[in-house]
Amino acid sequence: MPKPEVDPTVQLELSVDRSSPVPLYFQLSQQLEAAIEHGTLTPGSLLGNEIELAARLGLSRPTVRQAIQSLVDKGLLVRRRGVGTQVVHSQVKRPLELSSLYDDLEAAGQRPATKVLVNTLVPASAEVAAALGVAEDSDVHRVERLRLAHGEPMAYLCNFLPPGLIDLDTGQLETTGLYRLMRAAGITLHSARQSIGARAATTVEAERLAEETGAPLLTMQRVTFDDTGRAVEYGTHTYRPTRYSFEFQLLVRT
Amino acid sequence: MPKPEVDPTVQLELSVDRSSPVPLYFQLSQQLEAAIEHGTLTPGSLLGNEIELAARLGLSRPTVRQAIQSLVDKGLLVRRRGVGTQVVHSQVKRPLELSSLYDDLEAAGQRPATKVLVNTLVPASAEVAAALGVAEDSDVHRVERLRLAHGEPMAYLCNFLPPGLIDLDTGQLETTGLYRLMRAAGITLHSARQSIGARAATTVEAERLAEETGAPLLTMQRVTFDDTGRAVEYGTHTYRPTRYSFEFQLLVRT
DNA sequence: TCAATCTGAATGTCCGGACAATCTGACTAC
DNA sequence: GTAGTCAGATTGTCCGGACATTCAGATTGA
Repeated sequence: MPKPEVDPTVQLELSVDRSSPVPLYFQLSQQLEAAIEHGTLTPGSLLGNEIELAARLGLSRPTVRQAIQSLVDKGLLVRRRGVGTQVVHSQVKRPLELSSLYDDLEAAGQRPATKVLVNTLVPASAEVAAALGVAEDSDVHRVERLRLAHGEPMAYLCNFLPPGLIDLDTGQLETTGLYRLMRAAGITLHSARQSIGARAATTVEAERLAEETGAPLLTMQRVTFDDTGRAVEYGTHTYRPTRYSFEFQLLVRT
Repeated sequence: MPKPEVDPTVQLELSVDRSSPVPLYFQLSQQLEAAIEHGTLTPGSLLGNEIELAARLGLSRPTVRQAIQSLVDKGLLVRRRGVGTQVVHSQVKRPLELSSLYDDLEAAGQRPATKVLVNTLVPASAEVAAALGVAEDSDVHRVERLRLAHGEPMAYLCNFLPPGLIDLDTGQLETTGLYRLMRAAGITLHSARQSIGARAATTVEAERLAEETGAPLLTMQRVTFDDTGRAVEYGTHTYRPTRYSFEFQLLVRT
């Protein structure tokens, strides 16, 4: 049996700027996160007890606790009563944010391209009306886009938005993601309900994505809500599974 | 334009039991959550200010804040400085937990059944060794299961576990989920890295799931870590997309 | 030698207060 | 009537302290 790794407490250079408008707990948590990211705080190492840490920084214990807690919530740290706080070993990257395909592709270094197929107002079908919480047959935006990477079609995106929220400019839609446009329009995205499945491609779908009829497709439906609870977007997407899969990290709810 | 809904502050009957070992903030947050679930606190209604609430309950403001904060983290409440705290409109259910298929099915009222096909020790392949962080060709548990609902095959689950963590009893595997067994064995699940995709069924896969060769399958791979960062499970699952899809709610990271 | 017990250390919970930042709505001035 | 200003309300941040709970390791006893 391997000896139980007793990692040492790490002495870290930390400091806070009291004249800054940035909250003290936030300054501290960012420095700690950077140290973890950077490898200064190695996985398994203890953080040193809160009281001593507070004294060293000239902060109160609640403030230090708030900083630590935010990192615990992110899954970067683990607290053990009677033991201490230590850095988690595993390679936690990001606990699944409400991301856009465009941003994901851009972050992955693939230069994404978008072709807007449709950008118009249509009467809401029963399905769309139910998802967005608007009256049936009332006007909604309908946007159909083809997302390409390296010139190859990767996904077909069909989105519906309630009217009056945002001006949908076709030019802008081709150069950035829908979520970025919505945020820029002052909409605070809050939560989303997603459903991921698979099915065989119809002839029309196959043609759009340069696949064959009957080929497996990855499908995703999503309703997004802002912080007042309004549904602000409903989307039906199909992806080519050979080109795309959903990857994410998730934490256990405590 | 509909008038901007100004929802009233709700007067709620709340109480805490100081003799209980349950933390006060937790008692409060549970009562609030129940009231939201139950509909006593309607979406959009204000919660009443923290100071008055604290006074009414005989608690301090930090304790009340801690209770409220936990519900904000769950996405049930939204705070606005200068305004107050109000209940989110949207139907937030659960922010995607690390769930097991077995529990999901049971919660959905489908009486799940499991058929254990394989339960043995095998030398780790390169892929498995990398995922679990063990030496190649070292012994690992291999469990293959068929998950049925209403007598119909729904998913084929292949899992690998490092040795020494848990006794895998075939009988137990048939009556409950793997995650429940692991938790019962004292393993604290912490996070997981998942990948969801789709592909066409091979002949062998098709036969197992009563599908046809080439039929679309939903696939999921997952590595689960405990709170020390050890990989405790690696799984490769295939689902029948006509019978199963991944549904979850997610919150924007703040 | 092994098991039960004790002790120190660390986090968990809770209190009461203080001041700052921000939003809403009403008031005022033009 | 409209725009700017001001005051009140409410959450955000921070402090310092107190005691409870839990864990790991050392001590003690059989």
